[in-house]
Amino acid sequence: MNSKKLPSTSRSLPIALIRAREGVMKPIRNMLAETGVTEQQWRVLRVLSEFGPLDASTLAERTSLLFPSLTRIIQSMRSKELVTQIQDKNDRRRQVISITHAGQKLIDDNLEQASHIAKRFQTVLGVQNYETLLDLLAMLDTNNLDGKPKE
Amino acid sequence: MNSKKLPSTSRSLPIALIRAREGVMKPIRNMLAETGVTEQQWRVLRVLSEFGPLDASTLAERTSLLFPSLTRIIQSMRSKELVTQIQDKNDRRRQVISITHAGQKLIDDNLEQASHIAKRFQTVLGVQNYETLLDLLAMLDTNNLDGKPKE
DNA sequence: GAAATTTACTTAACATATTAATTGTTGCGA
DNA sequence: TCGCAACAATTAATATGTTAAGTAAATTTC
Repeated sequence: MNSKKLPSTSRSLPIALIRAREGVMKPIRNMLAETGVTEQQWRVLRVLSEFGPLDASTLAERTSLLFPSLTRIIQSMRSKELVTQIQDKNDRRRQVISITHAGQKLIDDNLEQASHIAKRFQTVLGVQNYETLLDLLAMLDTNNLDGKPKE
Repeated sequence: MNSKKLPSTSRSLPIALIRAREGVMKPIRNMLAETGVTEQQWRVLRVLSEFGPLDASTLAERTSLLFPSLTRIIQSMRSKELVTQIQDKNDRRRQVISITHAGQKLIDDNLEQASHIAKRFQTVLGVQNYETLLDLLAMLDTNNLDGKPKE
C-alpha cells in the first residue's frame, strides 16, 4: 500500500478547519461590524470580562493571540478606550490590561445577540455533536501528538 | 435562567477552531519552513497538482483563499516560477493558472513527509473520530445557518 | 449596436499572523 | 556588584485575511 499519497484536498483537515472557521465567523463578524471592534478585539474583551485584569502574557494565551498581534491590538483598543494598560508595580516588565466601563458596556450591549449566535450552532449540529466537536478539536490543540510534547 | 450568558471562552467554538488549527498547522509549517513556501502556497500547489490548470476563481474556491489573497500569492509564486499564469483565449477576463515542473517537484519532494503528518492526525484521533470530525466541520462550512439554505 | 449590467480579476487600505530581532527588567551567581 | 542569562514586552518585516473600490472584458438590454 502506497502510504505516500496525500488525501484529496476535499478531505484535508487543515482546509476543513479553515472552512469551518469561515462559516462560524461570518455571523459573528456581521454582529461585530456595527460595534467597531474586530473579532480579535472582541475576544480580548471577552477574556478580560471573564477573568478580570490580566498581564499581557496570560491574556495572549487565553485569547490565543500571538504576542506581537496582542501588542498592536491593545494599542488600538487603548486609543478607543476599551481597555487600560498599566505597569505592574512589583515587576515593571509586566503590563496589566484591564477592561474599561466602555469595554464592558460593548460586551453587555451585544451579549444577547452573541449568545443567540452561539446557541444557533448548537442547534445546527445538535447539542451532542456540538460537544463531540469541541472535544475532538481539543484533542488537536494539545501538542502531545506522538509522545513528543512540543517543538 | 439567564439565557444571555456567553459560554466560557474555554468552550467557545471560534476559539476551539483557532487552537485546533494551530495544533494542526504547527508540524505542517515546520515541514514547509525548509521549502520556502508558505502554508497557503503549498495549498495552491496541492490543488493545482490534483486538478490540473484552473482559472483563478475555481482555484480560489478549492484552496479556500479569498480572491485578493490569491492574486498576491500567485504573483509571488510566479516570481518563484512555481506556477504560470496565462490569459484564457476565449474569455480574456480569465486567468489560467498552472503548476510548473519546479512546483510539482516541490510537492513530490515533500510528499512522504506530508502524508506522514496527515496520517498522524488520523492516528491521534482514531480513524473513526477523524471522519466524524471532518463531517462535523463540513456542517459548519455550509452557510445555511441563518435560515437561508443557500442560493 | 451602444449603454447598462455583470463577471473576473486586480488594487488599495487596514488588521492580523508569523518569525525574528530589539529593548528594558529581573534575578542570579562569580 | 558586576556580568549575564532569562524573561516580558515591543518593534520590524513579510505574508495573509478582509472589505471596499477599481478595471477590463463579456453579456444583456433596449
